[in-house]
Amino acid sequence: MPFHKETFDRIPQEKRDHIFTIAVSEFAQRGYAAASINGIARKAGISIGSMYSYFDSKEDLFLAIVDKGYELLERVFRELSREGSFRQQLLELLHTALRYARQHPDMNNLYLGVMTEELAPLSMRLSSRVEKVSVNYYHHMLQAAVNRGELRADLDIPLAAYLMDNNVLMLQLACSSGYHRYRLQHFVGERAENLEQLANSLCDLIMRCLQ
Amino acid sequence: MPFHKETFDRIPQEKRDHIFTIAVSEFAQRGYAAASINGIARKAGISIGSMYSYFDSKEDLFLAIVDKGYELLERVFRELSREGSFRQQLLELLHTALRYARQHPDMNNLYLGVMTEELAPLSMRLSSRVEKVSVNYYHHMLQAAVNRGELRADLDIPLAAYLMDNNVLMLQLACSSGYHRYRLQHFVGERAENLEQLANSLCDLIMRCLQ
Amino acid sequence: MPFHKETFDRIPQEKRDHIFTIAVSEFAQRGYAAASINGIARKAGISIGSMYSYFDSKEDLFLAIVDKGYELLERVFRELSREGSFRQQLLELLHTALRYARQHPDMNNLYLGVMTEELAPLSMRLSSRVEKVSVNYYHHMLQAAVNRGELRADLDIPLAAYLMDNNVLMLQLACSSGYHRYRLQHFVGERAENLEQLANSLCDLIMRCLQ
Amino acid sequence: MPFHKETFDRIPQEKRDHIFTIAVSEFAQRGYAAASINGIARKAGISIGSMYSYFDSKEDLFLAIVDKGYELLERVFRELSREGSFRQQLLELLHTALRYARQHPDMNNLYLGVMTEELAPLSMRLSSRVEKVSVNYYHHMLQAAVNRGELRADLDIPLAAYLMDNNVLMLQLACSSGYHRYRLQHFVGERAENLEQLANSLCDLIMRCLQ
DNA sequence: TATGAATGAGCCTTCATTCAT
DNA sequence: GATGAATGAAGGCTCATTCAT
Repeated sequence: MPFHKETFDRIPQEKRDHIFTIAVSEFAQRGYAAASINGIARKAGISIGSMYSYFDSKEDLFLAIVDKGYELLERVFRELSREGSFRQQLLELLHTALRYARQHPDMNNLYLGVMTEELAPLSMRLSSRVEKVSVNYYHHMLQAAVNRGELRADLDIPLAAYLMDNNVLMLQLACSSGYHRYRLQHFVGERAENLEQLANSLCDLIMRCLQ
Repeated sequence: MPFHKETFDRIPQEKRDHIFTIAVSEFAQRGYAAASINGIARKAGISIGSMYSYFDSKEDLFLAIVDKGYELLERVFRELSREGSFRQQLLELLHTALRYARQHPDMNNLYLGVMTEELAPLSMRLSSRVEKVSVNYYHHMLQAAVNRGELRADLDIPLAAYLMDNNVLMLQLACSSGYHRYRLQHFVGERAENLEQLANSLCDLIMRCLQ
Repeated sequence: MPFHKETFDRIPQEKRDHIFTIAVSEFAQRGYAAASINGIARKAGISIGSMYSYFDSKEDLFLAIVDKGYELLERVFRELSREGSFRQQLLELLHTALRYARQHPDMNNLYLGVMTEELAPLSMRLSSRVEKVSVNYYHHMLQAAVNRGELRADLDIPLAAYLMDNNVLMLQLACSSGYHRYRLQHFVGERAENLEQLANSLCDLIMRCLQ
Repeated sequence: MPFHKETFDRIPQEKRDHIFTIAVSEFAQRGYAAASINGIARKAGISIGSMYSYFDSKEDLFLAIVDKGYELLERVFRELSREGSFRQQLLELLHTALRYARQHPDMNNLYLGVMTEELAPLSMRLSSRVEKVSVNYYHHMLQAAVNRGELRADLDIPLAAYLMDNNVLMLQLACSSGYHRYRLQHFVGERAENLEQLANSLCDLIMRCLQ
């Protein structure tokens, strides 16, 4: 079930983290195909042989780190507050997304690769943990707000969730990805330099759809 | 200025299109790094040498097809109606995006690769033609609607344009990309099977932000 | 017998010379293997097809230009004065060699390639015209000087000729070849900057062996 | 500083020598451009991958073997006797050169390539170790002989060294290189078959310049 | 368990040569 | 005769993976 071998569980946490950090950076910056296991091993200061004693293949190493990223993302979602007004929750979500992207830019960019058709065969080996968690989060958050009368009763909740996530995702990517930052600039000019402020405005705009 | 060599201009249109089709398909499905010029040449039924007499390098071939895709997208944008109510225009935009994605699924998926950090160095060689055209299109469309009183006067036009494009883009990608279709399904379930209908609902939702 | 095809005889002298000049330059600077016929054709402003209508192969083109160089060298030898003292003749030889090397540096460097084992199979297709002419020249010059009593009677003429040619050749190469210039500098320092003066000194030194 | 990778240091001396021998032979016989790493690896009985784990590139492999040749040549120079009459020393030099050329004909021919303009860019990465050693050797040998009164006091030592080396070099090359043997034959006929004897005569001739 | 040398398929690219127009 | 598109063998080099130590 896990993508790493048992040997990997037996090495110090610190070493595990180091390997992951290097691997995330390589995969995120070079892409799956162009990243090299040998290069990751070298940069991580371990031998190729060890690498293959931790992971069966390049594919597994990749899936292991994506999975680890999913775990992290899940935790982030779970730690989001379930209280306060809907607007407050949405604001928290947006700012948390930005904070996550700033703290883990490589991990964030890794998803750009996962979204690619190239990695579709790999993605199929991943559980849809994050999607389930996030969709759930959105649905509950919206439903609760409707119930509280904060949002209109006839709101198309699934679609609203989708719209919200689309915009959160794009803002988050603008933090770490050259292309998405560039795209955002084309739309909002120098306002792209202050993503937190932009998040506030985006919150206002999104709220309108929902009320 | 163009990414192909003059020789490429001199071969029959049909052959050019054939090569492009094959190349788009390979790059879209395998990604830039994993796609191989030799494979493209073989599948296109031409020799490697010919390939290199049309394009200086793998990089140029890639840029040539992305550029061609941009050209197509630009034309699509330019052919969009500038008349009718804002809602009608937004609906047309969404349905046109879906039609484009259905007609050119590989080309559409190619952009997933372009958005990647891996290809940032390549993207820099591309002009931002599409971004400029699309941003312009959105801004004018929104401003005109505000002027006509269809949208509220205090609308944050740049951000609204960004939000609109985000959602159009994601819907469009759900058409062609395995991952994005899958993601959409998580949000809206079986409604993902009728994207046209979903586009209508999305239009309604988006309209609300703006009015 | 000639290394070019009849077609080559039928084009204007000027064009022939142009092709030769470009080819000599390419072969001299890149070496036989690394020089490319396509590149030569392009730089010469003629089509590859024409190139192959003038010469059967890369090998023949190379041999044709080397042969042309031999012809030139032969003419140079034949134009050398047969009169004056031996010292005068040797001086003239040295200075003529320098003049030739300065006027045709690429052609001069071409011989560095011909001397190589790599081109031994090609060299075998060349007549030993130059060797014959030059050896003859040296022998006669020396014999005549011995007969005139300018050089000692027991001189080992063949070996003296060899010694003379060795040194003329090396000085000549120091004119055009980076390596040989550099080697000369190691021996004589900044005197390498005035090869004509050096030739005079070399003449004095050589004379001593012979008298 | 060295042109090989550390991995190369760790394999058995025997294997290292074998690889060098094959590589020297290929480069000497085909020339730098035409020699192929794949071919060398195949003939040496090792994989291409191994070759590239020993040397970073074709260029480095070439430089490594040339450098090794320089090292050998340096040792040869250093082992030459500093005693005996000048004539004896010159004789020893000539015969040592012949012995070296007979023992390492491919290595000897390698220098024909190094002298070429084609390899000028590569040569620049080589130190001028040999040149320095040999020039030093000649200068000291000559100066000492002048001091001892064996050679005339007004001898142009640098130029004399150059003249000596020119002739030693050409004789040495006549041992291993087809072209230079052939050239020598043109000058001295069948005497070219006994290079040792010719060396003796050449010694006599050279001595004359210097006394 | 850790190491890293070894392997070889496969990639991008070049270029001598051919041949239809 | 001139052109230049087409060909494909071959070369330099990379890298996922294996395995002996």
